[in-house]
Amino acid sequence: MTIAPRHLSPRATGQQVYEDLHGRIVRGELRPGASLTEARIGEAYGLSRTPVREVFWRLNEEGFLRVIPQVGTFVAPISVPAVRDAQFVRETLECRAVADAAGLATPADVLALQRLIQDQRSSIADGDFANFFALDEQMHRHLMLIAGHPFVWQVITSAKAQLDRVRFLSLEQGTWPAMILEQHATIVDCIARHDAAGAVAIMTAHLRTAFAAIERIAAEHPDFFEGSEPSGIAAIFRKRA
Amino acid sequence: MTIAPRHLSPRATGQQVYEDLHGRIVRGELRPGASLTEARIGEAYGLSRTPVREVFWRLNEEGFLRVIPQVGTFVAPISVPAVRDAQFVRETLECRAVADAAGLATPADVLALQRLIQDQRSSIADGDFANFFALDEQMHRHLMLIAGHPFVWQVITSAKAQLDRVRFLSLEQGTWPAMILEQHATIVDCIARHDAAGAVAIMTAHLRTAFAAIERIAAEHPDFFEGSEPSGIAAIFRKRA
DNA sequence: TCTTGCATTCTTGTATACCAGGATACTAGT
DNA sequence: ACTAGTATCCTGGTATACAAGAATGCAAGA
Repeated sequence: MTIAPRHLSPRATGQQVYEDLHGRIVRGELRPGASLTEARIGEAYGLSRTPVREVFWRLNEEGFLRVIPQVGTFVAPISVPAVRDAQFVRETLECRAVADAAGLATPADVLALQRLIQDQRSSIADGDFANFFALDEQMHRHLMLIAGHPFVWQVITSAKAQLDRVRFLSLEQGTWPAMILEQHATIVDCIARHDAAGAVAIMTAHLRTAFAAIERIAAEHPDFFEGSEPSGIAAIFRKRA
Repeated sequence: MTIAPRHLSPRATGQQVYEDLHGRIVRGELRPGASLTEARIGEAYGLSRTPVREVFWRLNEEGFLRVIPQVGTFVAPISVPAVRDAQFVRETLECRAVADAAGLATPADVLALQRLIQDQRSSIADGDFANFFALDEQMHRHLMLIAGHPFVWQVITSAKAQLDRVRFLSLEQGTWPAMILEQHATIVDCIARHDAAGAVAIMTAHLRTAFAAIERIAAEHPDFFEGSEPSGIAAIFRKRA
């Protein structure tokens, strides 16, 4: 692999490793139970163990890895209760925020939101889904900004990570963008006419679209979820008993 | 200083350093702008830089430290907007949770809560405030459990850390416990008769007691807060410009 | 006296060497 | 054939050595 010409800036290299591993876990390329060792990953990226170690530790705290001292580091399974609670966090915070935003939004804010909607429409028309998802994120963050709580976004981000892992398993992203755009536009309309209740209703539905199918997804991909996996770290814990 | 006989369990030593530094920052013993170096702290605790480094990184991510590469590590000032948003997070999540709990609580749950209230009353009577605050935390966590969202508590915990830092500056903890206990009891009463709206109202007031005085506290302790500190890391950034 | 340049020193970032403990595979004994 | 014991390997945990950059102090010149 070997990235990092280095010299860019300290800790930038580790950041890149983090983003790469994080993405591979969320996208399911690294399956739960997969074993990662500091030495191997470090070798793959042309780094020593030290910076890789910090990345592992960060992913461990976020619930993506399980570091077992003297044994190994493994990709963590998805915990359904944890995902459920992440949904609770995101839905609760974003819904109250959008209600506040509906009350606080200035004409300039509404204009900015409408511009974001336009950009999203263009992205879909161009088939540039990566950009669309970036704009999606940007819009939700902007709503939090209008509500006057910019720092809350990082809480949402950590919750979202768990949800994205499930969302990716549903694979149905092909047809979703249009619906998401529709919901975004409706939310902005509600905000424009200061309809807090309407905005909350749409936001709730919006945030639940990806979450709704979790039971079905868990049934279809049992090896990704916690509880009686056939292989992976479950085997380790089983042998411990 | 020198703790850690080691051999207890891996990473336990670092955990102790974390808790100690965290406590000293929250309690204000380490003032914003104070300089910490990995080597000095490591020496003080009888550890090498490696485990201390991970502690620094963690405190940095939580907003308690500012690590500036090749320069040093400093205790971060309190950011009023960050505290405000932490309050938003805690209040929003706990209020919805307590409403859910009011609907979901079984007689056994109510009994457990009432027992917690009794324990809190005993602690105050004994003057054991440390135990009281532990029971306070336990009660809030238990409410989240009744609401069916155990994992949300760790989100609250990180938000609470920022709030505790402000709360400590208010110093008025001597007369508070009685009031807090009163509020706790009222919340449990609301839950017992499934009065969600009432529980939310009391919980909101309860959570805002510590937060209410933030403006005054910021005015009384300007050196603890972000924005035009007379000394500390502000001086560094000033020189950069 | 003030400014400018340099060298020293201190910081974190990174790499590497060593330690302790658990998992595994092999071997000896039954 | 199977079980128990043991030796080895592999893991993360820790300590330490080295590198790169920034701040500071001093000295030399104007």
